[in-house]
Amino acid sequence: MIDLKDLRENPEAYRQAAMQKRIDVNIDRLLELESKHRAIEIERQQITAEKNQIGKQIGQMAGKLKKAPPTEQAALQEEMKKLQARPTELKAAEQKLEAEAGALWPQIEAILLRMPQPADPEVPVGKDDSENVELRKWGTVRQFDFQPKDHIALGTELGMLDVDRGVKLAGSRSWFLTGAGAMLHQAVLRLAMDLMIERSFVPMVVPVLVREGAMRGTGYFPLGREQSYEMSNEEPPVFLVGTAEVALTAYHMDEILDGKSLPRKYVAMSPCFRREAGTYGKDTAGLYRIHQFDKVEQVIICRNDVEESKRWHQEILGNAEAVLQKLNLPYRVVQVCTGDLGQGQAAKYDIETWMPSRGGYGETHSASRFYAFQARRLNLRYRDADGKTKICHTLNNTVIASPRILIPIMELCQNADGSITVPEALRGYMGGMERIGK
RNA sequence: GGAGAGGUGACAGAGUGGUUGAAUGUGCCGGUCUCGAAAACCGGUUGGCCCGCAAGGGUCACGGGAGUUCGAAUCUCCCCCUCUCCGCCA
Repeated sequence: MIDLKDLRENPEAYRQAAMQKRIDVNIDRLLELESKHRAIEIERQQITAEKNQIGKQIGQMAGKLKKAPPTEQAALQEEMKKLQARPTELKAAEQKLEAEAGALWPQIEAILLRMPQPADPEVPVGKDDSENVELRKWGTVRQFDFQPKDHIALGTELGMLDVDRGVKLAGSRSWFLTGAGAMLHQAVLRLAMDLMIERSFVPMVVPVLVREGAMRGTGYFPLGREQSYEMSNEEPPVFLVGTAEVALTAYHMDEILDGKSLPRKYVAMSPCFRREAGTYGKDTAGLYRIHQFDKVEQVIICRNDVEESKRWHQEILGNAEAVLQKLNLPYRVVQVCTGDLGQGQAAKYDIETWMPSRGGYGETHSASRFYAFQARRLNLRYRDADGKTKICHTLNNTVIASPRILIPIMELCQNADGSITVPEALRGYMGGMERIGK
C-alpha cells in the first residue's frame, strides 16, 4: 500500500509509476473520492464533538443529581431533559454523514489496494522482461561433446521423475519425484536451509494455508488473487500460499517491534502452490512451471531507510548466489525493468540459471525489495531510537526452489552414458551418493 | 463437533452504564544520588486519522462488526481467536 498523504502531495510521481508498471489505476478518481470522504469526515467530527461535549455535561449532572438534596432533584432532572434533546438531533445528522462516508470508503480502498509502489529511481525503464538488464554472469556454460538429454528424459529413464502418473492423479503440471529424484530434491533444500542458518537467519516452519489478511498484506491480493488456490469450504476462507514469504513477512503483522531488534532475518522451507492461471501452453513440459513445489525463502524486515534496504537487498541476493556457486551452476543476475516489476516491488533482481534444454537462462530466483509497501498493508511497524513509530521495510528472495532447480542440476551434470553425477555439495545429504545411474 | 471460561496499552493485570484512553505493577525514556553501576526516589511513556506553520485542538480505537442509550471497556446480537473438559483423529 502506498501512503495516501504522499499521493496527495505528489500525484504525478504515482501517475508515472503506474504507467511504468503498466498498472491501470484511476488516480484522479481516487484523489477525488478521498477528498470528498475527508470533507465529510471533518463535518462529522465536528458534530460528534458537540454531541460528546453535551454528553459529558449530562454525565456531570448525573453525578450531582445523586448527591443533591431532594428539594433540588426535580429542577436538575428538568435541566437534564433539556440537554438531552440536542444530542438526539445531532445523532441523526451524524448518522447520515457516517453512511455517506461509509459508502465512499470501499471505493477508495478498492483503488488504493491496486496502487503500485513506485519503482526506485535506479530501476531501468522498460516495457517487459525483454528489457531487463543483465548485471553479471557467473560460471561457464557447459559445452557437451555428446547429445545431451533434457531433464524429463533423464529423470524418466533414471527413475527419478514420473510426470505421467503425476498428471493422472492430479492433472496437468503435476508430477512425482521418485527414488534418487526425491533424494536430490531434499538434498538441495537442506543445503539451502543449512547455509541460511549458518548466515544467522532464523529458521521457521510456517503455515501455508492463510487468511485473506496475510495475502492482502503481502501484496498478493487483490491483484493476482486468481493465482491462488482458495479453500472456500472454510469460513472465513483460507488460501494456499505461493511462497513462504507470505507467512514470514506477515509474521509480525499488526505489531510494533523494538527498533533495536531489527533487522529480523527469517528463512523457511515450505510447499508453494500456484494456479498458473493464464499460462496455458507456456512451459508445459517438465518441471519448469508446475502447480506445487518446495522452496526455501528468505525474508528481511528492517528499518525504514532506503540505503539500508538496498544493502540488505544485496545481501539476500548474495545468499542465493552462494547456493548456486556451491552447486557450481552457471547463472546470471538480471536487474528487472519497471514494466516487469510486481505491484509492490520497488526494485527486483532475478537470478537466472543456465538450463541446457531451454538453450538459455531460466529464472530460478527473484529478489525483491518493497520499501514500506508490504509493511504498510500489514501494519508492521517499529519504535525507533527517537521514540517514534515507523513503518518497516521488507525484502525477500528465493534461496532455492525445487524441483525447478533440478532442471539445471540434472541436465548440466549428466554424462554420456545417461547417468548423472551428484554435485559434491549435495553428496553429504544423499548418503554419500556420487552418481545416479540405472 | 459439544459444554464452559475468557480476549483490556510493549507485557502482566484492575475496571460491569457517566466527568476512564483507561488504576496498579513491570518494562522503556529522562532526572536525582554515585567515581561508575545497581538499588532507591522524582518525572515521562498507547496508536490511527483529521484540522493547524506551530502551539494545540478534534475524532476513532479496550478481539472484529452491528445494535440499545443523551452517554458503552462495561448491556444485546453476530463473527473471529485463546484456554479447560468431552468426542474424533495424523
